Amino acid sequence: MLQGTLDMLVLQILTLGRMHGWGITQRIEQISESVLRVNQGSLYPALYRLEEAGWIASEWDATENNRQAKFYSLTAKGKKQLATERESWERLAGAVGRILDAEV
Amino acid sequence: MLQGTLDMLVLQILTLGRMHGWGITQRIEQISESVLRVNQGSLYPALYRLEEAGWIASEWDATENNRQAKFYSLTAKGKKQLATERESWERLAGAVGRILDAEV
DNA sequence: AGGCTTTCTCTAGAATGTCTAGAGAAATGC
DNA sequence: GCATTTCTCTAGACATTCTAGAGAAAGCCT
Repeated sequence: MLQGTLDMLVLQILTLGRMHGWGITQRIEQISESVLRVNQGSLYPALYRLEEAGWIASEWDATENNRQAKFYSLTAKGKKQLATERESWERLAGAVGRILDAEV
Repeated sequence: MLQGTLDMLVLQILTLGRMHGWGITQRIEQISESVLRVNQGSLYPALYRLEEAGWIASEWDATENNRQAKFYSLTAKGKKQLATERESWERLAGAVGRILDAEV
């Protein structure tokens, strides 16, 4: 995992709709074609952090499999934060790309 | 800074030629158009780490400004490592990009 | 009924890498 | 003689991720 990107990825995934933690990891793994795998010891602290910051909100509900799970959704603040983090990612990833393209 | 990319950036910069630590930070800042700034408290531990791993080698020499500095250069092992890290970066950055493009 | 697998949440502690905030030293210019 | 520039280096704090677990409830199988 690229350190520092997990928060952004979670926020982005939640633009696809309300989702519980386990579902978020599934989605990230699926869309990234198994390149990105979030282990639970990283996910839950991240979710806690994001909720603490007011970027996501949670509520317990039943899943399709009839189990209780905490469903997360993006808040308005979270959307703004996502925009900020996307911009920052573009800037940084772009700069890294320029370095990698650097030639003598 | 994107955590985990510093080693790769340093290795890549050294493909441009032998350089001392301070010069490396200058180059990174210059090529990235000031987007990437390496502070010294990150750089020197990184250089130590890279030399420890055998990816770079160092020797003291005089600079253009007539000062003593430690000049670093890429080793053969370092070139291989750089190739590995570049691949990994492409994979990861690509996957992050796919997530960011994900739509409902 | 009992046991197994799947789905789901959660936590403590270690490991890693970066940042903050310094110190220090030598060369040059004023 | 003093300030600035160039350059190296370190200790300790900090944030995030990883390792390595525990736990619980639903559904399936025998």
